Amino acid sequence: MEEQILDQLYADMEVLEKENDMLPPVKRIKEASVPLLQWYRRHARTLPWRESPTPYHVWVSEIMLQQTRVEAVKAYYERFLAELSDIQALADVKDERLMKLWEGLGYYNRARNLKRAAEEAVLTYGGKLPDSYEELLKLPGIGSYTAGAVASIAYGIPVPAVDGNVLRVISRLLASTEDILKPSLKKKMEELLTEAMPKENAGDFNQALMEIGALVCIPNGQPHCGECPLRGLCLSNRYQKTDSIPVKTPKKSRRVQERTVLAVACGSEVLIHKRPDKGLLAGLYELPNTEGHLEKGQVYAYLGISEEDILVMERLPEAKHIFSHVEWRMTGYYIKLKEEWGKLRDSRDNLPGELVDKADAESRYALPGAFKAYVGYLFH
DNA sequence: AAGACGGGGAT
DNA sequence: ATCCCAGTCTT
Repeated sequence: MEEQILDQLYADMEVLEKENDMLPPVKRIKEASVPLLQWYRRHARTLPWRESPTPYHVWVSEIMLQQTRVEAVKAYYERFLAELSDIQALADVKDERLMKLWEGLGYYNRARNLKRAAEEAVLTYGGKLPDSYEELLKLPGIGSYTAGAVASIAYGIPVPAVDGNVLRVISRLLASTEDILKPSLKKKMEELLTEAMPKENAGDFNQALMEIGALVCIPNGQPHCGECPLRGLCLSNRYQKTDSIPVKTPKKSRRVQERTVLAVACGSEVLIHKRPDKGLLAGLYELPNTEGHLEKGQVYAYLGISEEDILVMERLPEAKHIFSHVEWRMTGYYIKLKEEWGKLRDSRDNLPGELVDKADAESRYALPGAFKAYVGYLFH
């Protein structure tokens, strides 16, 4: 008798599991949205940009959050908003000040595009951000993710915001083995979510997916499936595939470049150089540097000086800086020029950069971290 | 489709 | 040392 009951129970469970397995993706996401939103209401972090989610606030935060961790963004966001509290202020900010506010955050084109978009908002949209996904998408620096995030969070428009978190969470939920680095997969995901997402709570739904990706369905270590509200619906959890999903093709290794960095002082001044406004670290300042590991003689030639112009010259230790796509292996020289030499206009003009007051160099100009190992010799 | 574009924290 | 982050733009 008892055995029969158990058999029936197992049979029922099997049917239920099979039904669960057969659930089409759209329905699976729709079912997941209920416990997901419930979970989000309890676990949403308190974040500065959530206090008053105006379009401007959401926009600035989303740009800063591109490829950047929440913890890193917080302080930058507060300082940025304190100084540039509305779109007009952003449109009016001096480029140099803008870069200083962004210094250390990386991907500096984000800041330039932010200002460009603000100028366009002032010019074309009456000083406000446009209120449709399509119009947002036209602004510089706003791609499908950011347009979706601003549209849904600030305006309540039911469009998805697919970032790395969402790609990972949904891929696991559906046990999809497609490569999430492929643009085509992201597009499919956006179409799927457009159909499956709740039309009423779009902003919360999008944020909930990202939040659960950041806190539970995490990228590197083991996901915390035990505390996941979606574990009953998650096919990767059921088939123990969270180790292999999401699938990502390995990326190419970065190239290595040798460079020589020069810490040049002359009296109370130091030598800095403005980088071109395209390419790596565009528009930021740097210590003069050039490709290759230079000997002393090559350094004189590079600086356009001769040996008798120099008061002190010493070799500095090697240093390394890693960007995402290139690695700099640097060597350096500290050079103190004779003060009287620095007073000659001709000699100053031939330098690869400009001599500026030491105190100014630190407070006014954005000097990226790549030169950290060598700026110390100049300023301290 | 592939590469450029930063910096830092976790493993 | 490697991964990867609330991605976008250019080639």
